Amino acid sequence: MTTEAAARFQRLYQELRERICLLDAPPGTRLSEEALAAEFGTSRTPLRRVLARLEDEGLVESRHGVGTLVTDVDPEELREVYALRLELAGLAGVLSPLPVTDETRSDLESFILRAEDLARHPSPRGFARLNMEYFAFGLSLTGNRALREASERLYFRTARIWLQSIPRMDLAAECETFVEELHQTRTALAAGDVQAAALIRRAHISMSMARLYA
Amino acid sequence: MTTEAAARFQRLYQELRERICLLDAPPGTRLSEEALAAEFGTSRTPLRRVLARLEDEGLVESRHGVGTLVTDVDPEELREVYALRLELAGLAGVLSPLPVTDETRSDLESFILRAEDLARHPSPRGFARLNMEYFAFGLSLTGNRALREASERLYFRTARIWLQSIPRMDLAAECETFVEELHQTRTALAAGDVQAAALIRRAHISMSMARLYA
DNA sequence: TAGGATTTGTGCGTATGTATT
DNA sequence: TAATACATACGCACAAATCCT
Repeated sequence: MTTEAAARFQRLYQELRERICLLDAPPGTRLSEEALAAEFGTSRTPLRRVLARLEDEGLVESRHGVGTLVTDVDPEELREVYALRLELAGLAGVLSPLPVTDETRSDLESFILRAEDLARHPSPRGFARLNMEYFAFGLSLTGNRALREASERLYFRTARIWLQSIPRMDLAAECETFVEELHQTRTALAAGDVQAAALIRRAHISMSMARLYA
Repeated sequence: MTTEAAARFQRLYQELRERICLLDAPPGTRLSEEALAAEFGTSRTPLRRVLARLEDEGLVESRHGVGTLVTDVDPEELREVYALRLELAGLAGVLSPLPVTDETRSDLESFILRAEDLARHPSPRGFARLNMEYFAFGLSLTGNRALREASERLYFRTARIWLQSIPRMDLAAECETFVEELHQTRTALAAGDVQAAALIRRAHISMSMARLYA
């Protein structure tokens, strides 16, 4: 693909992925090629390429004569993905941690401000979005691209589970826990210790998984 | 996708992936949509979907007006992929090892026979193909699908490097080492110890990487 | 059971970009 | 520099599959 087509592809891909993960398009939703093509002002062809990628990643399933449906997350799949994400999170501090810069710490500070604000006014969607952005921030601490790609793939594969489960959980407590994770991470990064930051992340993924199953 | 289209997709995808990894289509080769469509008896449309997936996986790069070219493996990328593969290999014995069955051991025995035969009559292509099949066998020992998919993706991403490097290496020694790995693995699986098998695999990936850089 | 409405899959002509002469 | 050849990207029309009446 060349720059122009690639740029549009990325736009549409990230847009649809976000809709799926933020439950704007919950499992079972039909993503109509024609409707989306009209919405984005293209023909079906470029859009089909985006849907094909989402299908390769397990986020949608296209059925001839039926439609392209957002998939549900199988409980066993969720277990497996989380188990692997846990390990990859730990590896982020080991394989090729990047040096912590002032910009890194500055980015984290703004995450902390936003998280504290969120804790004062909790909202499921606000949490989900902030968490997604913070996930991207976490990836930026690792220099190993293969690890980043694999982690990202796994994250988006099951990210929507959290928003699906939050009604059965304690939203305020989740926000508080998130703020605590950020504070702990600040301490780690202040010391330039990416490995510690990775272990903190790993611990919180583990605990988050446990709460999800409660 | 539905069964029929999906089956053809898998056929074409695996065929092209194998051509790339066995250097039937070495880096820089142009994979012409029209030529391949004619060869496989389809139109360009289904074929383009296959090429799109190969592009997503980093095996080819499509450039508007130029063609779809088999990518080269960047040395830094190789390092990163190998580093991650090493860790994932170890995880295979930890996350969800499957019970070792008689069939498992029987499969391994036939790999041993083929490897010993290969050691008597070494051939780069024969080694590469056997290694590819044995890789798939290794995946079958793990129940975690996410781990299997991630490992497979990484393996094929850089698999062609070995055939590109073998002229500068000692083919006979590589075959001998491979036979030894299989023998060690037989001992581990005889005891039903998948974790030991995974560690053996990990060790040999590590050593293989070291020889590759020599 | 049959038929029509709707959806994704396929094939092909055209637009657009690139390299070469 | 311009023109030509040829590649992928795109859009549309039609085929095939599914669902509902």
